[in-house]
Amino acid sequence: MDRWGVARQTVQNAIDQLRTEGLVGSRPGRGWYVAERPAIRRLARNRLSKAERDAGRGAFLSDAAQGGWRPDVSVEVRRQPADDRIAGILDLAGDVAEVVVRAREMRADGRVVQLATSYFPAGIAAGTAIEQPDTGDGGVYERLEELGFRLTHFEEAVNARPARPEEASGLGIPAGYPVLAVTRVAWAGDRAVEVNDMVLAGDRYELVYTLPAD
Amino acid sequence: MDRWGVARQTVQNAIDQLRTEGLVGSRPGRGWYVAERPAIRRLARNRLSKAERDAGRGAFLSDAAQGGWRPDVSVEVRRQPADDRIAGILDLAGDVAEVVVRAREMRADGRVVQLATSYFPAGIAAGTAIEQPDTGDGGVYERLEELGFRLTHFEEAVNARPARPEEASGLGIPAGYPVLAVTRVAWAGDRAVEVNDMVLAGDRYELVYTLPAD
DNA sequence: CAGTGGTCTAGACCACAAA
DNA sequence: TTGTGGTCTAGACCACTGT
Repeated sequence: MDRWGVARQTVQNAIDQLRTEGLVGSRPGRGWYVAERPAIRRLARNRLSKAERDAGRGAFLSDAAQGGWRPDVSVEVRRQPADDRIAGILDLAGDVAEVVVRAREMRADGRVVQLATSYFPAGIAAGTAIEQPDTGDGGVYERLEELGFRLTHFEEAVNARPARPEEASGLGIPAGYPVLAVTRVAWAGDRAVEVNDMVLAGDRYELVYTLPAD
Repeated sequence: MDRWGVARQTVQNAIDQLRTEGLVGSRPGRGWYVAERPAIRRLARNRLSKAERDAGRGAFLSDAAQGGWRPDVSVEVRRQPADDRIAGILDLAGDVAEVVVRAREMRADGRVVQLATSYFPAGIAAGTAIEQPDTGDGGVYERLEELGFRLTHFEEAVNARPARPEEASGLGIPAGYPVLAVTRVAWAGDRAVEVNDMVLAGDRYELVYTLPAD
């Protein structure tokens, strides 16, 4: 205010802009400070290979072991009617198309860093280990293979969008701050067996994909 | 103001929040309106395969042909000393490590939708077609192959972050609005031959990766 | 010209933190 | 207690739009 000869609200608005750009943060009563660039976690996407899955632990847990932070996952499993989008991807017909839903919240040292919601056709997953909170070694993909669905490939669609208010409070970022939204579809031949919607705190993550040149 | 019994500034702040979340837009003198969800362009990433490259046109132009919009690319080529990050990735030694830079701005029907800046070691690209604005059929990757660099794979690192002010005005989005930042590294064996930094308007794009299951 | 969005000021109140 | 950040109000001016 002194330096530029402007009103308090004007400074406040300026700082609010910097906040939405992720450049400053503040704590009431303390002050405002230049934001620290959070450590970026690189998530290699070749972790979906069968060899890696056979190693046992899920991707999140091996990341934790490597990164030296304390992982913590809470799971909620339920059944519900599939909405249009999910029904479309999983190619479910009929008006009572039901899906098994696994909603997970992943925390690193107590902070929520990732939300993931998986959908499976109830015809495949109902009554199996997939409906258990703990799905055991290799996770749901191994369980799908045991059920006779030989996974052939995954498709991941990535986009960046502003965090919705619920997501923002969950992930501990300002509302509207960028998140990575990833939709993964697991395929067994030409049959889609899982849709996984993931939301990751934007610049705290980096997804790394390796693509063959030929 | 009438409905909630609040001051004008309060409404303004509320609307500003919605704007940063991409939900509303406004034009001075006209009013504010619910933002239309822009059509999402799906960018399949298998387009980097040799077979696709042999087809001739660059990825951006074939997207345009498929999507029915008018493509428009402006290119600026220059040489400059490599900064630490680029030198690190390209494994350039010495204090005079120079790179050839291709800075491109891609427009769809006149609107900037993507910014891309490529870096090549000057030792490889200087004096070649890579320094020409138009690199010819198959683009820079074909030129690299002709120079004896057999491309083996690409690595793409994706993250989401707030748009920097220059990027925001370039891409026609509010400052701080999410962008997808993709860094692609092209490898010929164990040698990195190109670094390409791309910035895409966040929720206008969806990057699709296909991953093998084994 | 009136109505709109955008921005600024000055003053006020609250919650929180540190001395 | 004092200083901080966060938020709100009331009033003002400007630029732009459409009648």
